Amino acid sequence: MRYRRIPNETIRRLPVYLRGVIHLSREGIENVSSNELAGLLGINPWQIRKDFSYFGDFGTPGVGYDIGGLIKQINRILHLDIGHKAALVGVGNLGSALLAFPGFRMYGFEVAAAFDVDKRKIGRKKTGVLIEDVADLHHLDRRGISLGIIAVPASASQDIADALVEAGIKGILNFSPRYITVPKKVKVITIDIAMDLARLPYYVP
Amino acid sequence: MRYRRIPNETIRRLPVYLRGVIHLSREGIENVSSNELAGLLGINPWQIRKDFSYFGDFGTPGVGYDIGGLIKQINRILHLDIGHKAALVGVGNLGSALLAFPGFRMYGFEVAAAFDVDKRKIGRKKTGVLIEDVADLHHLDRRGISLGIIAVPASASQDIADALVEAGIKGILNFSPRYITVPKKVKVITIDIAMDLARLPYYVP
DNA sequence: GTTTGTGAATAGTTTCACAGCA
DNA sequence: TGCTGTGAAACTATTCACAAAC
Repeated sequence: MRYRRIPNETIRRLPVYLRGVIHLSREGIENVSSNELAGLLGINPWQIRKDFSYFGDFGTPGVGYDIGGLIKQINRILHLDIGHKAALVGVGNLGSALLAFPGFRMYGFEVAAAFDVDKRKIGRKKTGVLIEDVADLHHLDRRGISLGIIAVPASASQDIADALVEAGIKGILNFSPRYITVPKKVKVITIDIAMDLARLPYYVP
Repeated sequence: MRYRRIPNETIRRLPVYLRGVIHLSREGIENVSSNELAGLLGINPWQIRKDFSYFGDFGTPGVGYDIGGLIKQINRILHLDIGHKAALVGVGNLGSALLAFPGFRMYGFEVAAAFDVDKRKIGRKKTGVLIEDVADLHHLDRRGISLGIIAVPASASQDIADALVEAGIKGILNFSPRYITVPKKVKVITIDIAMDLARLPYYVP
């Protein structure tokens, strides 16, 4: 199944696989079968094999997948093999938690800048990152920052998105509960925490 | 299209619709067409009409959808018309942010209890909620709590999930970056913040 | 014997086009 | 005329079964 379009859903699962094999790698394991990985991640083994098959020969029949190779390959596919710098906008409760969040490093991310409107916060440091005035949010591309993280109230999110795009950002992780409009070249992924909780009661009658 | 199975994807979009119409309702608007709602939410108008059509006659041809009715109907479908109490486990950076998070209320949720292992935190209050010892996490059902929110390190998440199930919880919102195993009757929704960021670079070459 | 890789079958979802109602 | 509701078509994704590789 070489040379075929890669399903969006496969891309969505790649970070899950990456997380799983990094975990195994840290435990000193060097090889894993689709069955073992399936048990670890809660995904069907044939789904895993199908997903991996889109990218060429990952595994060895009768043996399984080489974990080191898997980590390298998935990192390359997702463009995580080069480090990415992100700018956080909004250092409230959620923003502060994101600054301290250890999980970004696993995928090679660094929150390299933080912005807020609150004059009392500006100039101070939080988790080693200087908080800058949101009015000075310009030319992030010149600072090597290509991603933006929005953690401001919904009413301000579109303005912040505009500023981030203007500053040369390529992708946005949006935590505000509002749809934001950006040019087509910019990719937005929205995480609305309350919304995910909201569909839980539907499944638990 | 009455009496048909409701697609999972439709359920996933219902909270988005709810958020949108609540927003319109607060602005005093009483009626909306699928086209207007589409523009507000970044979803195709025919997708919206199709989704609503699964639940019976929501709208009026030539006029649009009644916003008050929409709010009531979606709340009923998602079982949000009765309030839900949730227990938060793990009052670290992320957990603290979730305790202060204003977005839960929109969908009728209340974080009614919080648990941690840290003796220094136990007994203190945070955002009005008393922090209890995680060793005392029992019989949450007797306290009217039906949902659990896991915000602990990955290494502890399975134990916490087991304890929550044992305590009678029906659904879990899992913020830890690890797959957790629960009985089939319990629904788990996992939000892995870093994982969502991890697929952003793929789309922005 | 074990496990991958993949075409084919099945299932699920989105898009379209337009009949029918206000 | 404007907008909903929906069957049918198109598209996308998952599951299966098994040949080929180790």
